[in-house]
Amino acid sequence: MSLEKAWVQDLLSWYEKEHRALPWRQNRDPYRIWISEVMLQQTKVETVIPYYERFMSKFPTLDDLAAAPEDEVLKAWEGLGYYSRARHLHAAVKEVSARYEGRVPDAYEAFRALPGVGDYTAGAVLSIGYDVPVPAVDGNVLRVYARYVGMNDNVLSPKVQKRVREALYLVMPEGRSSDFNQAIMELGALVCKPKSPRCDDCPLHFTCVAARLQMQHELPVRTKSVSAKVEHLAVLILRSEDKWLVRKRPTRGLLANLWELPYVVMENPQIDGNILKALHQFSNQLGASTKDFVWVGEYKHVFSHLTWELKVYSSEAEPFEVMMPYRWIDEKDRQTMAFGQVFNKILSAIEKW
DNA sequence: AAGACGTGGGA
DNA sequence: TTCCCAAGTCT
Repeated sequence: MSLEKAWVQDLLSWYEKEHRALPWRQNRDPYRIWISEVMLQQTKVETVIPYYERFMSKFPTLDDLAAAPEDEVLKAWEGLGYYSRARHLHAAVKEVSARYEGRVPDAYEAFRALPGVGDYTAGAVLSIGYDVPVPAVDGNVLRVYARYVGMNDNVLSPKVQKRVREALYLVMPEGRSSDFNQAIMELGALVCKPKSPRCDDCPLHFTCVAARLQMQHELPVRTKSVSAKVEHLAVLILRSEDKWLVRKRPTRGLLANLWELPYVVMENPQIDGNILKALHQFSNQLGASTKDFVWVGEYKHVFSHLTWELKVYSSEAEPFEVMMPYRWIDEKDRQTMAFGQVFNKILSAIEKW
């Protein structure tokens, strides 16, 4: 025990003294822990308590719950929200009742595989119920961790969450994973709060990077990824002899000055008759002759990641005169293309046509 | 990976 | 009052 880091001892001592007496902390029955953890997903402790009390007196053991009809389980859940939690829990409990003789499995893989059991719930139930040495990383833990070590990575990122799990696994005190996990969560709930952290009352105050740097209000970083902007583009693919029609992009901004296939941005995600007509007219203005091939492609533009699909083609264009900044290119000019990879794919697809 | 899933509490 | 949003799992 003396081998543990001092801050782990401070944390554990704080938890022993300050933790709340909650209904699911009366004993370590893994079934009771499990129910509490599922109810606590996205739900505040004060909201959960009355539901938990009622639920446990209605379904005192795992086999009681497994034997109940789903309607009754949902009825007991009524008002708690996220009802798939209840349905998954019921299904999982029935599986445990049937396959594991009503005993909650203590093997991580087995328990994690049950419906409704994700990384957090698996860690929480197994560590709290059985002292299995596995971290339980919820929003509280991410916040405490990010502040304590001064981590400014986005904690919403699954990759970052994985790193946190791994880091915590390495510092878990032997045989104390239950108290350790609960202590961090309790600290997050009572002291290291999102809005007004009580740093003066924190057992980790003197070794906390955020406190030292007065960064507790800036951490954790939780940047929602801007929902990817999607553009649907109708692309004109015009070939005359061995040459392809391209145009020059604007001199500023994304892929400035590069050459690209001419396109129009569509209102709707699909090429319709109007777009076809416009593109056809466009190719006429560009003077495509009847022996030229005109394809219409569809780009889907997500951020700067481009996917495409070849939709239709026609070869009914009329003669024309090419105007700048349009230009016909052949094979050797391709290095100037924007979205060159996509262009190459289009060409090879058309060759195979 | 991004949105759906419920409700309650805070801005 | 209305709007915004939390931070687990599934799809």
